[in-house]
Amino acid sequence: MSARREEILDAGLAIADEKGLNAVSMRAVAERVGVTPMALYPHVGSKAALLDGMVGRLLGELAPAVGGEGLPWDERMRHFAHAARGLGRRHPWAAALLFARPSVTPDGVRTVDGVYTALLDAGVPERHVPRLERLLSTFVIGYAASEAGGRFGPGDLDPRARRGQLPEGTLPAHARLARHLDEPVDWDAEFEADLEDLRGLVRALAEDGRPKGHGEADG
Amino acid sequence: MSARREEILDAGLAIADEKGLNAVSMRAVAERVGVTPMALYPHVGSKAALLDGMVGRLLGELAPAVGGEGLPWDERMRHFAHAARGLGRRHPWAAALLFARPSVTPDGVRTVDGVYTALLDAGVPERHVPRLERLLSTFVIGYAASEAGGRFGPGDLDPRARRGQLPEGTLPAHARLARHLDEPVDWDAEFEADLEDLRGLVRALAEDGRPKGHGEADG
DNA sequence: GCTCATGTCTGTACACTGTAGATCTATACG
DNA sequence: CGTATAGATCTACAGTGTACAGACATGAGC
Repeated sequence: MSARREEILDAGLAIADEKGLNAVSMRAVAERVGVTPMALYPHVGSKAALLDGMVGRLLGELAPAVGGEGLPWDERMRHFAHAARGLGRRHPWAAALLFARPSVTPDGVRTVDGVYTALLDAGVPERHVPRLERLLSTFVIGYAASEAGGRFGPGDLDPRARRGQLPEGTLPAHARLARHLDEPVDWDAEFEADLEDLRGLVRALAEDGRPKGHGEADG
Repeated sequence: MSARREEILDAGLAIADEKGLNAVSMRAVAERVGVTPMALYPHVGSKAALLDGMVGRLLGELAPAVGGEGLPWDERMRHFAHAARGLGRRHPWAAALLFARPSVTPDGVRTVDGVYTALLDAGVPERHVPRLERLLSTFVIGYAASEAGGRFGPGDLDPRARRGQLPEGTLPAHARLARHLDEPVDWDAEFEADLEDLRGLVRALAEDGRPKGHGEADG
């Protein structure tokens, strides 16, 4: 609506990208817009609403990714997943916020509709579709949040030292997997492999829907 | 180590459970311990470190859940998942924090070791085990975070109103699924169904490892 | 006994935070 | 002209994390 509001959201996004989410204060945003802090309130309501608005903007970027009418369902799903992860990488502060509110904005529901469509095209029974969409986006957002937040990061200890904290023999599986655990992880490849596994999960659910033989999709 | 430190973590946990994570300020914790805020610093280092310590405590609760030597691998996995979700319900503030740091504490690695063991017992090839553990816990933590944070909550609009925001026909999949979308969701059942699907995912990966026929596990 | 180091705690202070409330200003409409 | 309205402002409050300097008790070595 108001141009001022858009300007404020822009400023908030810019600050978050440059200096992190903690640097997004009403004062900092106001200064960037060239205005006093209290002048923001008629436009965004509160700080929480400002953050919501910023997330809404990002979801807008995501919506086009699930389009692509011509592509098969699994390609569309992949595009969506990669778009979401890329978004988390470009805006590391955003991933955490996505868990905090339902994606209720127009852009959010549009994106969800794209995922629903992909799953329906895959042949997933209708009653499983909303659940499966939540499963998939929970994982994708979680992956992005883990990368952005540091859960997938190295931590303060390398893997060997981590195991050393506990007495010998308490971590049998770690010992058996040591070879794989000491290798650095290729997170792009891991994400791709995860998506492949999830594709299998979707396929299995689709098969369940048509008990015998191959039915064709729509009419 | 120090008893004071434990006392401080207890106070932080108590405040977080009673009044939310935002109520956990150095001043509030200090008051509860009966001390001035600055007295906390020699024990916990900083506020961030205090929160880390609190999360570490919770992971301790989680470790026993993946034990149970006699149970089959999928039962152990279910126990772990339910324990994690339960933890997120009892301490809604914690879920968000879990994405922020690698689970590097002794309790954390012990829990992970339990999951590794379950996956190995399932017959998952060794090189897939660490990745699969991350996939599963990303989903489980994400589910807990979504419940706790409000992503799965109703939001400000009911489903029908949400669809009404956009012009007719822009949400074809929503229209087709309207019947299922308007029903309230049973989150316990949803979680259970998700776990069942993920069990299938693990099984598929295990089958991949033994190309033909059934090999028996190990000796 | 003494001194000295160490670890814990206190009080004060600084630079921030979100936002309530009252007030000013510029524009638009009659 | 007067007046309504929306936007911006200034001031103020109660809260935040924590840097810094100093106080106190404890125990070790002489």
